[in-house]
Amino acid sequence: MANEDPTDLPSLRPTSWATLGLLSFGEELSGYDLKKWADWSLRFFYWAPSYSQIYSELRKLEEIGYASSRVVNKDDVRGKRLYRITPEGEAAMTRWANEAPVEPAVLKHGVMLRMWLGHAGDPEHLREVLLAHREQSEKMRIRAVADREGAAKEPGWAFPEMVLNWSVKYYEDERDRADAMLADLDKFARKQKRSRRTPAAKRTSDELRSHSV
Amino acid sequence: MANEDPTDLPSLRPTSWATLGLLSFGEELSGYDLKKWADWSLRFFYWAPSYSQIYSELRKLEEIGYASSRVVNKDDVRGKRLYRITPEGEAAMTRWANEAPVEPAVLKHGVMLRMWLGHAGDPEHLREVLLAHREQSEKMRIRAVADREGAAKEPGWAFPEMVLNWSVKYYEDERDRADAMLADLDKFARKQKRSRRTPAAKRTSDELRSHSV
DNA sequence: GGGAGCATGTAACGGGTTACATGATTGG
DNA sequence: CCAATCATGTAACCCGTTACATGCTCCC
Repeated sequence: MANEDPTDLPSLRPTSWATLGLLSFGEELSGYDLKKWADWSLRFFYWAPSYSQIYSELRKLEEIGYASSRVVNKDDVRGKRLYRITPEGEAAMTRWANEAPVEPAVLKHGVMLRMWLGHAGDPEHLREVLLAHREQSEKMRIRAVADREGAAKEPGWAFPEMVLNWSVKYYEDERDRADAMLADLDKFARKQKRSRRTPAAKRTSDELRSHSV
Repeated sequence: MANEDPTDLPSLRPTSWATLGLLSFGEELSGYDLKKWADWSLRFFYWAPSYSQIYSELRKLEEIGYASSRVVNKDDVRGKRLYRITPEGEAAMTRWANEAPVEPAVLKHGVMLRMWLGHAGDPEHLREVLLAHREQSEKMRIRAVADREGAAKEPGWAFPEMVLNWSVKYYEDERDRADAMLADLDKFARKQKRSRRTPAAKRTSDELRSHSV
C-alpha cells in the first residue's frame, strides 16, 4: 500500500510507532516517564517494551528526525534527557495511522499452548492453570474498567477511551472463554473416568500412541 | 544433558516448549515439517516461529537431550535431518505443562494501537482499518471452525479440539469487538461533525462521557 | 546515617526475522 | 525442457530482555 514514492515512510516496527505515539500526545518526556506511561496505558492491548528498548527506540527516533531531545541538569551531577516529538514525527505518525497495512495481531498464549499439549499433563493440574488464567483475566478487566472511568473524565481522550472500552470487553471475553473451557475440560475428565472403568479404554490409549496424521 | 538435578527444569521459553510440543505427538519430523505443522496448528493462539528459529530450537533441544536426530540420505547428495522427542523430553514436557507458572499472554495488537492514536489519523481511514481487521478475524474464525471439524474426527485429539473450540470463540469475539468499536467510532464521528457545525456546543465533553459500554 | 527504593541509564546476550543459497520436483 | 515452487537449510542482522551501574531521595 505505501511503498513507492521517495516521500515514503521509514518502515518502523509497531513498537517504534508505539513509542512515538506516546510522545504524540505532546508532552516532553524522559525514557523513564515513557516506560511508566506505557505500562499504565498500553499494557491492555500492546506488550510494553522494557526500559532499555525504549531508550534505544528514542535514540533511533531522534536519529531519523521524528523526535528531538535536550538534557536538563538538575543540580549539575546527573542530567536527564527529555524527548519531544517533531513536526516530521507528527506527520509520519498520521501517515502510519492512516495508511499502514492492517497486520494480524501477535498473540502468544502460553496457557492455550499448555492446554493444546494437554495429553502431556494431567487434567487436575490443567484445571488449576485455567483457573489461575481466569482470575488474571478478571483482574485485568477490573483494571480496564477503572482506567476507562479515568479516561472518560479527560477531555480529548475519546480514542484512548474507545480502546479501553474494547479492552474491558477483551478481558471479559477472555474470562468467559476460560469458563467455557473449564466446562469442556470437566466433560472430558468425566468421559475419561468412564472409559477407564470400561474395556474400551484399551482401544483409546492404543490409538493415542499411534498418532495417525 | 545440561542439568544434574532432575527436579530442576532448564528454563526454556514457551517457543521452545511449543517446538518440543510439536514433537511430543510422537512423529519423527524435519524442521520443514515442523514449520508446516506449526503454521497449520498453532497459528490460532501462538505466533508461529520462522524456519530458522525452528532449526535453532531443534539444535538446542538436541543439545540438552530432549530430542534426538538422525540424517536420512535420499539418493546421497542432500541429507535431511529428522528429529524425535526423547523420554527425557517427554518427562520435561509433562513437568512444564503441569507446573510452570501461569504467565499472561503476550499480545501486540497493532490495530488497537492505531485506534489508541486515533487523534493522529482521520476517522474515515480508521474505519477502513477496523473493517479490514473485522474481515481478517472472520476469516480466521471460519478456518478455526473447519479445523475443529477435522480434529473432532481424529482419535486422541481431545485437547487440540478443545483449543480449537476456544479459538473459534476467540475470533468470533474479536470480530464482535470490531463491530462494537465501529459503532463507537461512528458515534464519535457524528458528534465531531455536529460540534464542527455548531462550535458553541459545549456539550461535547458531556457526550464524550456518555459513551456506551 | 544507613538501607530501600526511585530515577536514569549502558552492556551483554539471546530471541527471532529477513535474506540468501542450493538441489529436487513438478506442471505446462 | 524450462520455470516455478518445494524442501532444506545457513548467515547476518535487528529486536528485545536481563543484568548491571550509579547517584539521589526518603524515611526510620
